[in-house]
Amino acid sequence: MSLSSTPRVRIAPSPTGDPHVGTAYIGLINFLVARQGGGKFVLRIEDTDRTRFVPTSEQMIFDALRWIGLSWDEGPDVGGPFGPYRQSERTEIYQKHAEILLANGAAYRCFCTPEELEASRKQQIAAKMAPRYAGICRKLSEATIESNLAAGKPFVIRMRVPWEGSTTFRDELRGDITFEHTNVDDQVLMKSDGFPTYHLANVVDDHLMQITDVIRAEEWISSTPKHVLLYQFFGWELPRFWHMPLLRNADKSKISKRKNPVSLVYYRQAGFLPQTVLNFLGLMGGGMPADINNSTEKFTLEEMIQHFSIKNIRLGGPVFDLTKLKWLNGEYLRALSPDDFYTALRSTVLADDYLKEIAALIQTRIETLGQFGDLTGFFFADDILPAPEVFLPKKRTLEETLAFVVEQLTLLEATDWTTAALEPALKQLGDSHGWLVKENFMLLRAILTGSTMSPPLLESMVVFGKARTLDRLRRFLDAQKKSAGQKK
RNA sequence: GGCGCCAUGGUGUAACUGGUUAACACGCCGCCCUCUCAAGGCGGAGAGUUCGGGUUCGAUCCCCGAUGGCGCUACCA
Repeated sequence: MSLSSTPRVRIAPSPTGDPHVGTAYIGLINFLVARQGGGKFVLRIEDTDRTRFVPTSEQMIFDALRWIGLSWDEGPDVGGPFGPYRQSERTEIYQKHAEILLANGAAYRCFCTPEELEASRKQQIAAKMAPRYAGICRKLSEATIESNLAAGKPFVIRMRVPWEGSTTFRDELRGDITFEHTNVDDQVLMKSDGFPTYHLANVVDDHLMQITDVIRAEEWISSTPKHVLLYQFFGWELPRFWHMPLLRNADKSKISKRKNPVSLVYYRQAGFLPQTVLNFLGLMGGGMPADINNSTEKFTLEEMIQHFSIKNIRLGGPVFDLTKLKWLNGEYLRALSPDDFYTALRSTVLADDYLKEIAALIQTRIETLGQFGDLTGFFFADDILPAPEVFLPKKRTLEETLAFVVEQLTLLEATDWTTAALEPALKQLGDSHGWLVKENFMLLRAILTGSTMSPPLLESMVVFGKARTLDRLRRFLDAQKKSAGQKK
């Protein structure tokens, strides 16, 4: 493999939930680099964490990336010469490579239990030391290892980071970055369940898949020395590293679902056009030349391929500003022909499937068809903000109510979006907090629909969708926070 | 706490790899258009480039330090 050859780049999302805007952002940059260099864009699914695995997630990721217009040359669903592209199907490969490391002493088996590790970590923190693996299993005798193995003791495989020295690597956007080895932990490479961690899988796959440029988010900088060390252990050539700035919430923290809609499903369902999202992402961090960026700020994927330059990326973390996103979307919407605009409506917020599901909810509650809008308005609205008279239960204070909404939100985020899952979860939450089912459900109803009368709550939530429902709750809380701030 | 990264109006970006009254867009304010609201047009407020040193004839741009923000610090990615 030669790094001067045409680029092979990849994105490697984890199927742990909804497709993330951050994935789309990094995907876009990788896509552009691949297209510009006449190279290949690879999609690899990093499903090595079975505790966070969400079965429906992978398909949602495919759909979302295709929706915004990014397509990949190689991936689990389209195949390619370096498959499989799903890490869970490559476990023997990682196993084999872990053994190579074991054999040449670059890695070792660690029999420490999670409890022991936790205790050691606490101790180190108390002693104001940087928490890192204490190294107990670093030099177990061959005999001890054999007997532990024979006894069937579970173990992980850790990389042996040299005690001394440092590792320097080049970040193509920042220059050389150095980490002292005293600050690099003996990272776990293989978990006790036989799956690799990101660090091992990522390095092995990037090498085997002949990735030339690793373009990923900035949060990976601190673990890059581990990756570089692994490449050296294997005697492999390093790819180039490009660390992109992290998308931010309005308060500049790393973008998160708690503070911002982060699911591409949300953006689709809320009625953003794919070209808007793509264009907006292209604005993040710059990269487009001044004459284009400065004059219109509006450009297509094709124009990005034409003019974008990854070397011009700004390193400050850009705030993902919904206000500007909406403006941009408005621009695209207005530019549509009346026919296309109508088609856009009919394929999203007025889609047949959606209308059908809604119709089913109100048929028993309707007297004339003309009342349809009265009964279902909240399904088609974006800004629903009930007044306290509507959402506040009679015997509750504003404070305890809002605190309970936070609990509801946290619960809902973690609950499967079916009535069968939602009902017991919500009821249990209410029970444990001393909230009557009536109060509990009415509160949610008010926030979701803006009214105390509505089609059945749970069914409505399911039809409205998880992403949009959660967004409505978050916006409600934000609005309440703001109005509380104004009163002070 | 330790380590690392970053730093231009409220937000996103621009300013030929040192020379500009620091530009554009979003947002905000006002005016025009108009049956309303948008859209559209016109205009305005808002940063002397986080701060302090240095290099230079000259720093947004180069160097050092401080401060601040962010990230990482898992058998998560």
